[in-house]
Amino acid sequence: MRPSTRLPAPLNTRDREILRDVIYTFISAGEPVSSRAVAKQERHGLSSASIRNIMADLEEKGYLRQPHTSAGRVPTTAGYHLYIEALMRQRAVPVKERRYIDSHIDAASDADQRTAATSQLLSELTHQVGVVLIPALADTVLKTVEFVPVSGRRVLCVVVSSSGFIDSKLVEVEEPIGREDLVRAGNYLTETFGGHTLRDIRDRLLVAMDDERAQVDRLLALSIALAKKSLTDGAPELLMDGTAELLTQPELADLSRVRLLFEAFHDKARLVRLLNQCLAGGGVRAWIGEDSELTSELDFSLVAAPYRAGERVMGSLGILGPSRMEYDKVIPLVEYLADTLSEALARTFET
Amino acid sequence: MRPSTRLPAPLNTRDREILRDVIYTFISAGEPVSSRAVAKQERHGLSSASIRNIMADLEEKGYLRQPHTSAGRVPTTAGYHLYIEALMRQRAVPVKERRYIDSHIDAASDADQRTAATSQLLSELTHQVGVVLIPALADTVLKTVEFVPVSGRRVLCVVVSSSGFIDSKLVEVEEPIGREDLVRAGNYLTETFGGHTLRDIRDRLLVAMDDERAQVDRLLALSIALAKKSLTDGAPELLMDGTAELLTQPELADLSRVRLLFEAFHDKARLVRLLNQCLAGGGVRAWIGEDSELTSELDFSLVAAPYRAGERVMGSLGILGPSRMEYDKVIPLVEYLADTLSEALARTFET
DNA sequence: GTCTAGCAGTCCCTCTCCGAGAGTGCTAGC
DNA sequence: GCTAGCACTCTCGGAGAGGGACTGCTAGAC
Repeated sequence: MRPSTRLPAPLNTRDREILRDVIYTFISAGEPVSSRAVAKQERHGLSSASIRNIMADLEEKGYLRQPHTSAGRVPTTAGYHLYIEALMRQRAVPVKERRYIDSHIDAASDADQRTAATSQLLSELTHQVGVVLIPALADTVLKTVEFVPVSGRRVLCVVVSSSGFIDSKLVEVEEPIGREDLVRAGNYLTETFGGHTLRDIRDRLLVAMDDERAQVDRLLALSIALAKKSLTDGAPELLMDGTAELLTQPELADLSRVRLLFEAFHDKARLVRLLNQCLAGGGVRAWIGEDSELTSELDFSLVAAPYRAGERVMGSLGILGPSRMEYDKVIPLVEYLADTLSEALARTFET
Repeated sequence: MRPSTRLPAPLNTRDREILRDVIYTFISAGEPVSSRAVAKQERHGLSSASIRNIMADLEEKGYLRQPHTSAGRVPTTAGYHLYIEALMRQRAVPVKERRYIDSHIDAASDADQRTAATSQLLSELTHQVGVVLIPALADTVLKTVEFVPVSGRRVLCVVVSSSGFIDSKLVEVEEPIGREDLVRAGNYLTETFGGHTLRDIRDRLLVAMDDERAQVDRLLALSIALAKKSLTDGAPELLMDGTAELLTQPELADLSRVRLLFEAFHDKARLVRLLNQCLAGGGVRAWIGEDSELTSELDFSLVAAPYRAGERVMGSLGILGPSRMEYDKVIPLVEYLADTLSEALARTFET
């Protein structure tokens, strides 16, 4: 979780408590934390002068820094990571929020609606940007494929993945095909290739085309031709909600930062790359400040986790906001949403 | 095109030319136009003092105003309307842009892709926000409806409208239905109701349910039940592209305006209402500044036009940006895109 | 040794002031 | 009817001063 190569300097209990207080206070208040502010909490029974000494040590060790000489302290990336890993107390998602989440995700009937709801929930509950990475259709497992004649040479191809993603596409064929042939072609493809990813299927199709039978069996040839046209893979899709929410954050007080932010969003490729990195790891992961190109420019953080459909990892989801975010709430929330979405996707075709 | 009730004061040719120059210069440069700037163009052979007199007249008549005493002049809403109606010279969409537009819209195979492309093109070519209002499914004309069994009690319902909009929805039925019954139900509905809007169909279904035959004919009852579940109407959809583009506009120099802007976008209902007003009228229409609630807060303008599929008006499309926009380019562009999209939608099922 | 009171020093932020610049309206004269 | 010239107004940006918030350091208390 902590890409920094520097070894963290050891801290005694008191130092850790002070560090936790400083970071917690900074996250709540949004302003550099002064020694006096920490002393006033009276939890440690120390004067501001003593706190000052400790804070100077913590700065030396790389966990805090000063925006300018006569200012309070602010966490560094290393500070945040230590806070997340060892100092903060996670706050479980409240029952009320959980119910809200469950009801919204259950109300959706297919995977597209579910992922859309997830992205909205992420943004709504954190007041930050919610992101959900949806796998390219090519990486989903085929459940059904169906061809429907629409008019003359137009055929509608409907692909349903086993996790509930539905994609339809109008294709144009060389000559009109009868409804029954289309149904048979759909059945053939569903039976032959159901349970495989579209990527696999594409590879197998190449083999099937060379098959001797394909030269003689009209239906087989037709099926292959249709599949070739319709099972092309798209790019992975990125849902993003709540970009407007961010404007209420005080860290975006000046316009040049807002511009930077929107440029960062425009370049979705970078965000997709980060979210892809997330697929490999197990649980929630946080990129803070300098950890990544995307987050460093703006002093932002990305907290993300992978979600599954059954055993298969599908994509990842998370939130993007200022580094100063309530990690103690946000991390459990991202975790909960990843679990809830995973379960919903696994359940899609139960009935 | 001009909702103002005030009678426009009559202007002689020279006044109109000066007004046109002032507005044109303001649109290009973005700063209040001084008498000296107009005089320097030497088109009128007048000194800045004379121009000053004329500009003072134009202000009195309500076409120009001064941001403050010692500043140049800026157009009023009335000024812009006069400019659009009578003063500016429209600049036809360049052949290169037209080719670009045609190729992008032709590349899309269904109506959703076409409207999405249109919205992107609007934003890309004007560097402002492109909007496309897509009719509620209920207002589209049914071409085909098809039911596909997916698993157990889940049935996928695919509706294709005659203009090429495709909507699919997973519905859960009480007990598993055989594939053949589903196909027959789809055929029955397509044959009975094809050519009608979904809104009509819903009304007719109510009648059909009371039909005596429905009590005996199993297939008929099944069709009606399926249709009831799947032909529910959604809300009209609003596509919006290029909100980030706007941040590059100098009129959004201060953050409070940016916030207002994003709040305005958030409240899509208002925008939908304006775009709906556009459906009735024939061609391009412009709302400027105080013309509407939406545009007045921010000193923005909306330039929009309806688009059709065949004879039927489908929705509207346009661009949203600062009142200071290049109407001479933008209006022909919106017109061209409305025509191009209309033609494409009419052509969808030609083959 | 550890902690703290007190103090000097640093830096930021805000307010005010002032001058430069741009543009206007008005007047007198061509 | 047009224009040169002038006084006036308003904005904008920079300089400078004062106040406030912290810190680091030192010397002394426990």
